[in-house]
Amino acid sequence: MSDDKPNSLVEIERQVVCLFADGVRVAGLPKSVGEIYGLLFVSAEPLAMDDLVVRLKISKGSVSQGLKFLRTLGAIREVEGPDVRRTYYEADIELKKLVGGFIREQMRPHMESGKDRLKSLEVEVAKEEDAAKQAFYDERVKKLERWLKQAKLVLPLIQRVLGE
Amino acid sequence: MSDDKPNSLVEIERQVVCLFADGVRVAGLPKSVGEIYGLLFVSAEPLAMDDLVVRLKISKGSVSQGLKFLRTLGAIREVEGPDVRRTYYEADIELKKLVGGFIREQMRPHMESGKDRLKSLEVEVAKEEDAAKQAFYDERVKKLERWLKQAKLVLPLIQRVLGE
DNA sequence: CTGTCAGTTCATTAGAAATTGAACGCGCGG
DNA sequence: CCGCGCGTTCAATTTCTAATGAACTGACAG
Repeated sequence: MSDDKPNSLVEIERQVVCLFADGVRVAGLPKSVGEIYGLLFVSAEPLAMDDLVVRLKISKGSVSQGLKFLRTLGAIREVEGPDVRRTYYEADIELKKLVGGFIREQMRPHMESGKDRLKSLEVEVAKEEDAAKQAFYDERVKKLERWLKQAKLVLPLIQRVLGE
Repeated sequence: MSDDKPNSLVEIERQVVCLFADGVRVAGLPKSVGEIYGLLFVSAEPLAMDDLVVRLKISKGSVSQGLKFLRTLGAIREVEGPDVRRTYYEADIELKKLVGGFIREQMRPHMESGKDRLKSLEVEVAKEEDAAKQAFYDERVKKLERWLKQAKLVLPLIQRVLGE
């Protein structure tokens, strides 16, 4: 069992971790989250927090927060492991799960608040005295509402396509 | 012409600018880019760089860079304006144009580089000596390749739906 | 040719976001 | 009841990105 868990990454692991670290940045997430998911993704055996701390060389705090986030997304699963006192994790490798979680946790909330802000905008537009300006503003706000509708239409569609 | 161009924002403008400033952050873009697009979006008349600098109170440099970015996305249009020596801009308010530009300029490049990195991963997997490990790694790399395919499938679909 | 003005570039600075690490809570075994 | 070890939290710190502003380019008018 000497090299069962080397406390640094082998080349394949390094590359995958790096791939995910870069990947998540597109979605505006911290590198550490990508690294954690990446290592879980290439690991055949489930890993505990301590494994991640040691092998990725990032702090306990970051790993704890990263795991919390990945759990809320549904991107990882808690599983049993050799040491009963620890919590082990493995990656859920269904793309739809990841994307679905991201949409649910990160995008929906923004869209909900967007709806409220549009309401507030409508109120503001109603106050406009100059009729020409009001017409213009009104048109633009309507456009924004249409955008929001389209977004609401697209998101479930994405999930359906990924669902196969 | 006293209030034709007040050099600070009226409430409606303030709200829309703020809405876009927050909105673009979801896509990982700088606030200034959102502010610029937002102000162009609520302005009935085209604006020149100087208008944006004064009314948004951000530096000439930021505005110049922001406009450059929005131009490459195809989110704004150069148009004629009162002063022939200046370049005026107006917002292109087609959602598909924005999303399309974003996909083309920001997402495609990442996916292309991702393809190369997967190639490199395959090479690395081929070197693995332990047959069981190799099989596992191979499976995971295949999974990543499937993800990439699905992404390639989804992006054009989004554009089609927004195209109406 | 010269001065002016619109716009760009880029080194520096300011500010935001991620990471750290020490303190804490909790559950369990002795 | 105490001590130990896993996991969480959060203030302090570091890191990194975006904004600034001075220097520059290029077009044009006189």
